[in-house]
Amino acid sequence: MTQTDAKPAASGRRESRKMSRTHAALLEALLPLLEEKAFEQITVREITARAGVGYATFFRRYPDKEALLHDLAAQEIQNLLTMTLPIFHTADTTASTEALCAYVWKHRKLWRALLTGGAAATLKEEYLRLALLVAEEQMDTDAWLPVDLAVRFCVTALVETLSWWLKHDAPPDVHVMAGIVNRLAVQPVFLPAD
Amino acid sequence: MTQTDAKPAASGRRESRKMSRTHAALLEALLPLLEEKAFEQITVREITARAGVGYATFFRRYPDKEALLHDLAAQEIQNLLTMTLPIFHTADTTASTEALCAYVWKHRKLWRALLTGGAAATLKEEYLRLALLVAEEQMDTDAWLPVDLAVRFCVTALVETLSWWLKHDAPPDVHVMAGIVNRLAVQPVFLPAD
Amino acid sequence: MTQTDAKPAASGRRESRKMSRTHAALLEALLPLLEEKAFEQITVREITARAGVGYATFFRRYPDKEALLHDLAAQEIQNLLTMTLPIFHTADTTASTEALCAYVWKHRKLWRALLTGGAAATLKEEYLRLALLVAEEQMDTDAWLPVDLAVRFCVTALVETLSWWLKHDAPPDVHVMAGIVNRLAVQPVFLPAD
Amino acid sequence: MTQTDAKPAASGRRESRKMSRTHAALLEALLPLLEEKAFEQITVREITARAGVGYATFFRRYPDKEALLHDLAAQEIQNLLTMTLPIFHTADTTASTEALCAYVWKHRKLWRALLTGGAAATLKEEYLRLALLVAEEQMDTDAWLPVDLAVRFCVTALVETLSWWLKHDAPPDVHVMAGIVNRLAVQPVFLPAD
DNA sequence: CTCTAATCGAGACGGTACGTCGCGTCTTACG
DNA sequence: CGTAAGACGCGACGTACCGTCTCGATTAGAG
Repeated sequence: MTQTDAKPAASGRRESRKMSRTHAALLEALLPLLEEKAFEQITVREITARAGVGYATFFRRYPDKEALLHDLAAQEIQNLLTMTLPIFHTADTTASTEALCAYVWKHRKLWRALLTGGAAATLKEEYLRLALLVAEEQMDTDAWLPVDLAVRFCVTALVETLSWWLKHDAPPDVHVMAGIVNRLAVQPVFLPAD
Repeated sequence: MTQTDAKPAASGRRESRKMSRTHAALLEALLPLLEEKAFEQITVREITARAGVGYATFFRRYPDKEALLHDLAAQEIQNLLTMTLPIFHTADTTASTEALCAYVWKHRKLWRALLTGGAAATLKEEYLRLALLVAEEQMDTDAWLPVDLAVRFCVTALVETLSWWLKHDAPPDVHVMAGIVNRLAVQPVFLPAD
Repeated sequence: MTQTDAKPAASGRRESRKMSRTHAALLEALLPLLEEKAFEQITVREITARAGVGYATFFRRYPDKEALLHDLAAQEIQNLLTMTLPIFHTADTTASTEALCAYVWKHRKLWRALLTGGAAATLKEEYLRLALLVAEEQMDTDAWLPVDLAVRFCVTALVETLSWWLKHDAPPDVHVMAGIVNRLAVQPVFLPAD
Repeated sequence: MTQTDAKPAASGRRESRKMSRTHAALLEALLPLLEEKAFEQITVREITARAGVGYATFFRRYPDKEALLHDLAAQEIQNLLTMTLPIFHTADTTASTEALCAYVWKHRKLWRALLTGGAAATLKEEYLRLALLVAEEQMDTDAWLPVDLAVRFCVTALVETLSWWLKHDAPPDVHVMAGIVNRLAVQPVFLPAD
């Protein structure tokens, strides 16, 4: 899942203790920065400085600034996705939606950073990628709504709704929000054809 | 609407012929570039070269690359918005949605560039800004769905749906698409409270 | 002498009243600026703004910023040179030197600007040019000291000494200074060969 | 003396091999350019191109084009000054002056560039700075000639005379030139008060 | 006293160099 | 001998100024 597993494996080397420390430090350094400013405004130097890591070291772990964000996004999305999936397997979408909202609310500091800091695009992209993988085999392809558009709509609506929620000064509580999410992002794709 | 009307008026000077030529050239130079690559990859030098305009001249007109895009977006959005507005004033949303889709389809080359080239975010932002202005005075604030979220949802869903459409290899025809847009982006906000 | 006489004559037109006003305004605008900062730091826009003259108008009179300075220098040098020349025609160099110093002291505000503001190089160059013209026909070419070097030395020493004088916080009076100038800049070239 | 010693010492880091190579390359690239054109006409890009060094790297080392010239001047002046100083410590100024001229003649290619390329002003300034430091403690302050003016005169006359020499098509030989320098630049300041 | 043409102010423009910034590579010193 | 520190090449940015240009508004001189 994470870059960590892939890269050093290719170079034929297990992740040493020092390496994983660096790895973790970089991921953890990114989050507080995302709360301060947009991802594009963050420089690699800032990340490495805050992580207490050499500048060049960054590029030994990740080819890019984007790769780090992608790595961060992938981790968190995986968690969220396991909350989202049951929505489509149960008749009662309400319960699932509520679980999803509760989870996001619980980690709202993290998700606020991810959804409101310029990381949103990357995160949504990762979400989409994974959601499409699951959806392709599980959904009806003859419906009035093409599968890929359905997924794209759900994800977009979900991300938008949640980011509105987390940005809001006086956010509605989890239950109310789950109702809204259900009506806006989930129900529309389940409407009958006519 | 455009920078042309606003800026020189403020400085108390009419836009000369030369100025508006430059102005138009910059706007028109951006479009073909947006079809080739993402907005962030486009350099100011490319824009000015293609516009047949001096590099420094760009910054006399716009403080930023972003400002040019914003200007371009503002123009086109205004046109689209006049198509979108009637949706909310008529009982028959279908007809309005169809008109909207027809319009986009007619200018699909332009809109493809705007919606799929990295300009999408700016364009959506401008759309939102204008839509919020109109919505605040016209919509019911006591509904189950807060006005700003409703607008944000509609705009997002609309942009996402349309960009899917224009990206698609074998796009559905206008009528079908209008139906989808109606169900996904318009109807959900009009659902009764319970 | 001045650009004024030359340029418009070439275009076959007398200098109109308006033109000479502009001309004078530019020259007079340069001086206070030279007191504030080095000539290279002064922009054409500053000069024209202070002269109350259009930017482009500057280039209708002078091809260059340098040409204006050259013009200013030429005027003032001509005056100074008529004071300097007698030095070499009389046995008593002291009296002439004293007259020279007195003249400079009288216009010290002007000369301070010319000699300490970055205009010094141009002014010296102009001085040299004119001095060489006079010297070539009047001096002995068989002396131990080549004529052009002699002139160059005199001018340089004179300019340097005077500029030291005018920069100085507690400048010596005219009489003392004339003595110094005489010893440093004048006498050395009149030393016998052995 | 050079930037090399000062800057990195301040940041607590020795100058690496790469750094000093860059440093030397820049200094050596400037010289041939100074022979071709005036310093002001030389662009930083030309310097870096000829030095085989990245454009931005220049500014990592020097804040300015001027700073590089200053650095170059400081190095060479130090050498020359050690030749010039003995003049004032010996009764026989002739011998010292001759040594000075011989030294300059030996490195005439370098000095021609420094004295005739627009670098002269900077070089003279550096010369003055160092000469004043030495002079203040060694010369008689009660003389008819203020110390600072004496130094300024000597340096100016020396620079002017030497630059005339090196520019000259058929330059006098070292011995003759030393005589001239002695009479023009050195003896005048040693004249008795009356 | 009016009409016409030169000249002016204003300032946009193409161009060139500047100095800054950030990325991703590459070297070097140190543990 | 491998890892952290950071210098470097690259290239885009936005700024400043130059000298040219276009364009009304002004004004001077001929009729």
